[in-house]
Amino acid sequence: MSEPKYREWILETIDSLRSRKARPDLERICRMVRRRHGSDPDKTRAELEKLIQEQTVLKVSYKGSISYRNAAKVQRKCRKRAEPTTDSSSSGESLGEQSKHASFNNNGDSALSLTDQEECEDKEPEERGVSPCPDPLPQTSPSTLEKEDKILPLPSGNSFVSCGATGHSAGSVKASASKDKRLVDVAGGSGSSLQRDAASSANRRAEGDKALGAGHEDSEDDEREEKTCPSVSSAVSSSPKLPAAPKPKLKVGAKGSGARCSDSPEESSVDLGDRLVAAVRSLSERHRGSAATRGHAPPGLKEILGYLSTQRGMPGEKLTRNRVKVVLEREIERGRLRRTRLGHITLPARGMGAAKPSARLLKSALQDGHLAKKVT
DNA sequence: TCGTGCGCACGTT
DNA sequence: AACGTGCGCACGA
Repeated sequence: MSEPKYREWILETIDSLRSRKARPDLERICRMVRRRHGSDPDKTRAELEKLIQEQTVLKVSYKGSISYRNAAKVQRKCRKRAEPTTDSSSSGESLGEQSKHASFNNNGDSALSLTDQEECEDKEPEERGVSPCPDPLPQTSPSTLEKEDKILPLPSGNSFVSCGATGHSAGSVKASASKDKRLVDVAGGSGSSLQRDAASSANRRAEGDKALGAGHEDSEDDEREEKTCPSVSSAVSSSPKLPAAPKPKLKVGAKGSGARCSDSPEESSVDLGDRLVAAVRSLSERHRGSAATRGHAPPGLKEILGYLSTQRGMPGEKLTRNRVKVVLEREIERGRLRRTRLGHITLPARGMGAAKPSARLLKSALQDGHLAKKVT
């Protein structure tokens, strides 16, 4: 049960950030809620998780980072906005309506995909097809299913998704923007479907809800988690559809990796991949070195970008954020890099190397692949 | 230092 | 072409 008060604050904050053209990520949300309402960030985070589970808030991975969306506002894929619910300003109350129509899809978002934190990794979902999760949500809409399958086609902007909400596993959403359009997947356990209704249900759930959320709140902390949602992964990974993806990334070899795509354009990417890894390594060491900074967070995309730009890469090469992201995702997928829950990039733990990517990675790989293609 | 506003590039539909 | 998203930068407090 998320507290109505928090729900309102959080949704309001998300809307505010969006209107400011700032990414509604955990950090900003917590900060803004704290500033505006004095709420404790941990509490905010916990409430956010609940909202995610309730699907009042969607957790998505967009352009390589985690973003949170107001479920009530997402969706309407139709461009024509029939009308912006003006009112609802932010609160989520209006969810009902909106949701009902659409399901959220990605609004145009290019990205909605599920996200997750790191948990999935270990889990290795194998079962993909089956979701271990019991699927609390009963509601599944028929339609959803169909689309689900399609999900994989990949979301565009997003890089990857994973499940679990921070901490609790369940709640993330994936909306893939795939071409199909709407597909949001909620991890919440539903293994599959639910998303669509989610919104609607969300409303109702909002208050009483909990049905799903019940999962547990576990540790709030996220980090650890283990549990994650297999379901999600299942969606993704399992999907039979993935075009080529499933292949393990064996290729990781350093440059050799380029092999992935024969297209020439990729070449630069490949090389960029190496530079990227080197950049992360360098930045990581730098951080580490500097004062034992344990506190210092691992480098983020921004930092890496900055580093790369100072390193001068291929002549004439244009280092756009997007391009770096794509390559970054690819390296993550290959296991040469690892993304932390907060979206920072680090080197993989020694033990695990590139070798095994984890479901999440796989997924990202998929997407990545698509992205890569597109990119060029 | 932090919160905002917003131009602009990108990706999707 | 219309949109949604969010980075990066400028500004004000």
